[in-house]
Amino acid sequence: MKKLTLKSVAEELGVSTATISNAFNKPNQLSKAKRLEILQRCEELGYTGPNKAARSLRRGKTGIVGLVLANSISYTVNDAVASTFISGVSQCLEANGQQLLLVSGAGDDLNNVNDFVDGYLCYGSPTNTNLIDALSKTTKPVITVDFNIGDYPSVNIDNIEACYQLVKQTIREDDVVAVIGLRLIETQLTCRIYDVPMIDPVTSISRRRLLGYEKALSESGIDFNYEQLWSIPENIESFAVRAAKEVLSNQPCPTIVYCMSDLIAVYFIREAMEMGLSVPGDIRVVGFDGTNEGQRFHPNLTTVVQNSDIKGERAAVMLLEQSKESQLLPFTLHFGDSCPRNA
Amino acid sequence: MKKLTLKSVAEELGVSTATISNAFNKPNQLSKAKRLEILQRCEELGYTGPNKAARSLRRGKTGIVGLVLANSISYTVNDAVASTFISGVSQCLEANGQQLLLVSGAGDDLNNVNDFVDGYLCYGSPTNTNLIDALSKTTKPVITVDFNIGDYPSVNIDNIEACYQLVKQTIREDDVVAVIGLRLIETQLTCRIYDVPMIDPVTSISRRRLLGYEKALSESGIDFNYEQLWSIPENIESFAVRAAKEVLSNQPCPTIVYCMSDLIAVYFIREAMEMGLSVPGDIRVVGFDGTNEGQRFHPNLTTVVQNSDIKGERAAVMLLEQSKESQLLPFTLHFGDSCPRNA
DNA sequence: CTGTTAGCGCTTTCAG
DNA sequence: CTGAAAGCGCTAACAG
Repeated sequence: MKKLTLKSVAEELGVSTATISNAFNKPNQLSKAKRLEILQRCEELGYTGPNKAARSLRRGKTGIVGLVLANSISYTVNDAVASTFISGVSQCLEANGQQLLLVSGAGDDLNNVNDFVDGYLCYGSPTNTNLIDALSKTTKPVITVDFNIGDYPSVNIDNIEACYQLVKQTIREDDVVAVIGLRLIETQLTCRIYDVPMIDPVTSISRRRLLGYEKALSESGIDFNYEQLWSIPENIESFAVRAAKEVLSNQPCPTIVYCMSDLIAVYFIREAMEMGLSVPGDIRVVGFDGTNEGQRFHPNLTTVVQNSDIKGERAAVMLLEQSKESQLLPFTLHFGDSCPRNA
Repeated sequence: MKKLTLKSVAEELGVSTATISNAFNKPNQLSKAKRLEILQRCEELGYTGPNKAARSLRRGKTGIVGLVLANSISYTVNDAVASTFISGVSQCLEANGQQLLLVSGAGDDLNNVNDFVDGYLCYGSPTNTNLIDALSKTTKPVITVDFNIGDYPSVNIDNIEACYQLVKQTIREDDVVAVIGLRLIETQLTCRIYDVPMIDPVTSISRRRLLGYEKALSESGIDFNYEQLWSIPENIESFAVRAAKEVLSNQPCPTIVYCMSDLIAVYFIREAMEMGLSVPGDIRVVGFDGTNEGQRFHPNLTTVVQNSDIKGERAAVMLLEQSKESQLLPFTLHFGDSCPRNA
């Protein structure tokens, strides 16, 4: 069987290539009868339409959106919050016939993807900062989420305000506070943060969350210093458990712990319970994200619900509509059994 | 600034286009000195190398792998097992400089992706059966996972054997059994399965699991019939909870429940506990998959650990190596607190 | 409404 | 080792 191309099919049917092209792409450029006949015969031949790769070379559009992640793909898809975000993105893209290409945030550059995508969504600051550079230089449209690059439009929630309110509504006068942060500094270690400089709040969502906690704590007259602050590099079991153990073995033991993710909170509670502590009786635990698992968990988590799916959908819509306006999305606080709300 | 193409850059540097192309693609076609000089000057100009889309048109390779999912992308990325699979796939692809394009299993055809990918991984039978058709017709290589299409090589675990062993090692003589299946029939309902025909075992992983349960139950002299069999259409909370409630309100109440996913098991336990039943005291619960959450959960689950990440990696390797040999991967049984192992 | 032609940006002969 | 030229498969512009 001969290779099926626009040209070969045109020959076969005895019409010009443009006519076939129009039959598929511009219905009103030829008679309905002729068009249907052509489509009919193409189907018989097994020709499913113009080659999309060739078309994209000519048109300059591929119908593919690149989603640049903060971390590797393998890490990201296992993160509940990121998955929910991807979910929202894909819903919008599927509805608009666009394809989704996942791009690792650990890669060196965008060379292998840049010519295949119409634009980028960038979810969180890529661990390989070369990518930030590459994204600032690309001629394709870019929407950032949870952080900013230059003047590209972005989607965010107000992390400072969320954390501020969270503390305000949960803190008690005599609390001993601990905070477990996520990627507050550039390291692969689970540790407290003493003298090293933290990542800039513009880039770091965690840093903004910390600012929110601190503001509320200081307003509430609580003494909080960096002896009570831990940071883990990735939102996974091993790091979370290690941090939990450190926090729980610290003297004086905290009475309330603010975790920068629900997953951290879940592991913290598990560790606390294994030590015979009761939650919220002995120690109250607060999460962040509003994941499904946090609500399935027992006790279910007090947390910030940030609707990552809507975030994803918004970002995708912005990209497709070429919107230039950044968006600040609402969040809600959920008070579960892991930490009651103040009266 | 002029548009940067191979041609324009060649003009600028006063050499032929082939030379630039060779500098990037075929180092030994020109002197090292010249090559370095060219690359150097290209970098100054901001030319990052030949356009990949154009190259792919010429070469017939894009460096993109299409991962066709069983369901929509938005559903799939939120499923722990599928995410782990994707994780394994992406690890292999990242290591080999290949890109990952996610393809919904709910789409009508592959027309919008086929010309952009070098081959397909297909994870589970797509809900839109048109895709099975499209996959059987494509000229690109295809690897299927957890099911089969024609003679394409596939990756599987032995679901029948896994479930057989699981039952053998957990069942007791006087047990009343219930099974909660996942997509045993083509419907959007949570229901028992009476007269309707179930999906073919070749296509349906769940069907094979059921065969394994049944074999062991009958060997153990347990009376099991389809009054004790439920099926839910998707692995999500709403369906799982509904099935759990139905099972728990059934008379006689089962003493052991085999769930075809860990997620179903987790929700089942939650419902059971809310009704004041103890697990495993009043009712034993068995999952399937070996998800992290199942192990974080309290009581942690007795389940089949199927190492989805390795599955993904294997499948990706097979695609890249153009292997024609199907693989059957090992599984392990994990006995947690939700259902003890027989003595 | 239909056909011809140039060219999207590149790689690959093949001749020098 | 270098350069000229063909062509991957398509679409847009324009002529008829």
